[in-house]
Amino acid sequence: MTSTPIADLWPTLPGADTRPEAAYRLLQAAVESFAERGFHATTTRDIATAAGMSPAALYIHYQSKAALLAEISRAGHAATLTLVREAAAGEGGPAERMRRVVEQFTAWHARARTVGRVVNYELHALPEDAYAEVAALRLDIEREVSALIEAGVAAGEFEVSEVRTAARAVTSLGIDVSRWYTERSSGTPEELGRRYGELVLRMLGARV
Amino acid sequence: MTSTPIADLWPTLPGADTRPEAAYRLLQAAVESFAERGFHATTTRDIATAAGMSPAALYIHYQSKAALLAEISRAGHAATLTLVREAAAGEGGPAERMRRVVEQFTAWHARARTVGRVVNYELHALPEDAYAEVAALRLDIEREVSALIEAGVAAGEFEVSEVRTAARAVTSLGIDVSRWYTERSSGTPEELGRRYGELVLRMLGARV
DNA sequence: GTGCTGACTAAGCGCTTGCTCAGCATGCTG
DNA sequence: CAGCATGCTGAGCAAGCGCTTAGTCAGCAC
Repeated sequence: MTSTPIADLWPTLPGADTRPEAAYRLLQAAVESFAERGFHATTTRDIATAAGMSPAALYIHYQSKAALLAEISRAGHAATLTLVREAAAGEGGPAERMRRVVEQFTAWHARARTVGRVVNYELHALPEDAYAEVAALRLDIEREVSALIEAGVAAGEFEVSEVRTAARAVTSLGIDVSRWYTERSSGTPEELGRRYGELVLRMLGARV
Repeated sequence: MTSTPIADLWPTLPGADTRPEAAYRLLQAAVESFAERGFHATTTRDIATAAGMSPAALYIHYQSKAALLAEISRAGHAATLTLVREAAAGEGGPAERMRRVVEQFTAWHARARTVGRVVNYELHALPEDAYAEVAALRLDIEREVSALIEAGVAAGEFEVSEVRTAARAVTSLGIDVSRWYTERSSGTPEELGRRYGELVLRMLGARV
């Protein structure tokens, strides 16, 4: 089973098609390294070597090690928000749409777990301005889920005592997948998505 | 709202009563620093300064920076396992006991979120031998939850299609609390525990 | 008092870090 | 062909890292 997380990520980067291939290789190496060892334990030599270059080459394509992280984080969050928005905006009632959101959100965090780890667990290493951008995107994702739960409650499809906590639980379940999921985990990302979709609907008291 | 997470942790350390107070201050400072900045971004000077000592003093009480992390992780995991075991072993049927486990597990991860962050998100920085110990404890925790779900299914109190995935979801929800919970979060740790207990019982299809 | 111990510090060692820069090969342009 | 921009490297700098060392000092036994 091969996973190609950054291939999905790359097109969302500004000027993706005009960038030299080396910049992509560096990004890929950075994602892998940051995910495995964490931002601070990763050296610029690690990244450059993994991309088949000398450390100096990194600074031709990116301003700094932190800029690389910022780019990964921005693109990863943007991709996730798009995924959630599209799944939530499709046809069907709130329950059906929520199922789709959880399936996609969960599967993405399993499939793109390397990107997911960087996106979710290296926030503290971001420069301040990049953090602000990314925090806004995270809030948007949570709001999208909250809105969907509220719609479900209004339509009488969900029964929830506290929307905020429920929304936290839903996103939390998906995010944490990127922490524990490995290639050796039983079930494909899509299977896990379906199971989690089922669990979440029950959690929300869906009458379906 | 003040939280004293390490105070709970300290007694579980070997030779806790004979250890000098300085060792406790260093541990406390290390937990705070590791939780806030991560293991690799924390310097021995950070820890020592926060404990009101010079960097060299650290090495009188602990063999290395990594040894400090190992002690925190070991003690934190041991405390969590004890908490789960006691909650699961109490009186009542599987559903009642599961509610108690989730309430306690969740509340602990909210209350002791600094310790929780180190315990759950700094595993990769552990020396190999400490990692092996800690991994065994994590497996025990997961097994405890799985066994409780199986008991519930056998007793006809739960309805679950896949025990492993359900157990993952239950522990996952609790663990992730230490990532997002802050002092500013709405609701006390105990309130959150109660809400999560409710959500999990529904997720497991509890007929109560 | 004397001798000893254990907690601690100031200074700093050896090494690694993020990052820079002069220079080189390549290929495009006039 | 020259001239020049582009992508990259080898060498290396300043800063900061984990950890060690030599030595200080309060407290206790005798």
